[in-house]
Amino acid sequence: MPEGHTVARSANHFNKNFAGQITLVTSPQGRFTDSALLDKRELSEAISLGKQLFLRFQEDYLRIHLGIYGKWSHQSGPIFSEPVGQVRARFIAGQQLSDLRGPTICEVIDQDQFRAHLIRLGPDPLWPDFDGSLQDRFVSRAIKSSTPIGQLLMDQSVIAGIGNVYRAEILFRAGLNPFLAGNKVSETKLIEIWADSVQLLRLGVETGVMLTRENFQKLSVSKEDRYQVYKREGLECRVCGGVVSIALMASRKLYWCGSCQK
DNA sequence: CATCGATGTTGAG
DNA sequence: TCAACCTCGATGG
Repeated sequence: MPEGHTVARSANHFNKNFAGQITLVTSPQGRFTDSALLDKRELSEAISLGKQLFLRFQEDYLRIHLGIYGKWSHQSGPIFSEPVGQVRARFIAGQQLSDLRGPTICEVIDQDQFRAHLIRLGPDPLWPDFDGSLQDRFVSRAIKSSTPIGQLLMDQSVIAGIGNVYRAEILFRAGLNPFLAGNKVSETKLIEIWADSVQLLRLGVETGVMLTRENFQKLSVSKEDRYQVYKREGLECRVCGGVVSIALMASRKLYWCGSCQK
C-alpha cells in the first residue's frame, strides 16, 4: 500500500540487489502468465515513476503497480522461508529473493509502451529537476484547472506519487483548503506545494516512514501521533485545537482542519 | 471466527 | 459516480 516513496525504495532495492544479474522469474500463484518471458534473463535496472515500478529486462519492461493491496517481501538467503499469501511473482538472484503479492498490475511491456507510460504520467517529485522543468509542469497544469486542489494532488498525470496520506498532510502544511480550485491557488503556493512534496517524499525514501509533522521527529512514529490530519477526524487539530474534518472527495477520504485551512 | 477497511486505478454507465 | 479488482492485517464478537 504505497505512495511514491515506497515505490522508490523498491526501485532502490532492485537496483542494489538485482541489477546486472541473471534473475529467476516465476509465478508460484500462476496468475502472472508471462513470467517465462523474463525468466533467467538479466534484470538491467529498476525505474520508479510515481506509484509505478518498471523492472527492465534488456529491451523488455515489467510494469508493476501495487494498487491498494499489493505488497513486496524481500529475503536474503541462503535459506529462504516460505512467506504467507499468494505469490504473484517471485524474483531470485544470488542470495536475494523478492515476492510480489496482490498487485493491480504486473505485465510485460515493450519499449514503446514504456515510453507511453512516461508521457502519460505527471512529474515525479523524486526525480532530479535540475532546470526546474518538472516543477513547471506541475504548476502550469494545476494553475489552469478548475478542479479542487485536493483532487489535483491525487491526479497522477498532474503530480505522480502523491496518495491519500501525503495529499492530506501537504495541504495541511500549506494551510490550503482542499476544495479551492487549482486556478484560485497562487503560483507561489503551488511552488511551495511542489517543494514540500519533494522534501516529504525524499524524507520518506530515506526513512521508510511518512514523516509530515513539524520537526520530523521519529518520536511521532506511533500511529496515534504520526500525522497532522490524516485519519484524525473528530480529534483536535494539533495546531489550533479545532476539530479535524472528514469528507469524501472523488470517493476518497479527505481530512483537513477547517480553521487552519481556510 | 467473520467482517472490515486500506497509502489505488480502471472502466462501465 | 461507483462497482470491481484483489489481498491480508486489524478489529470485534
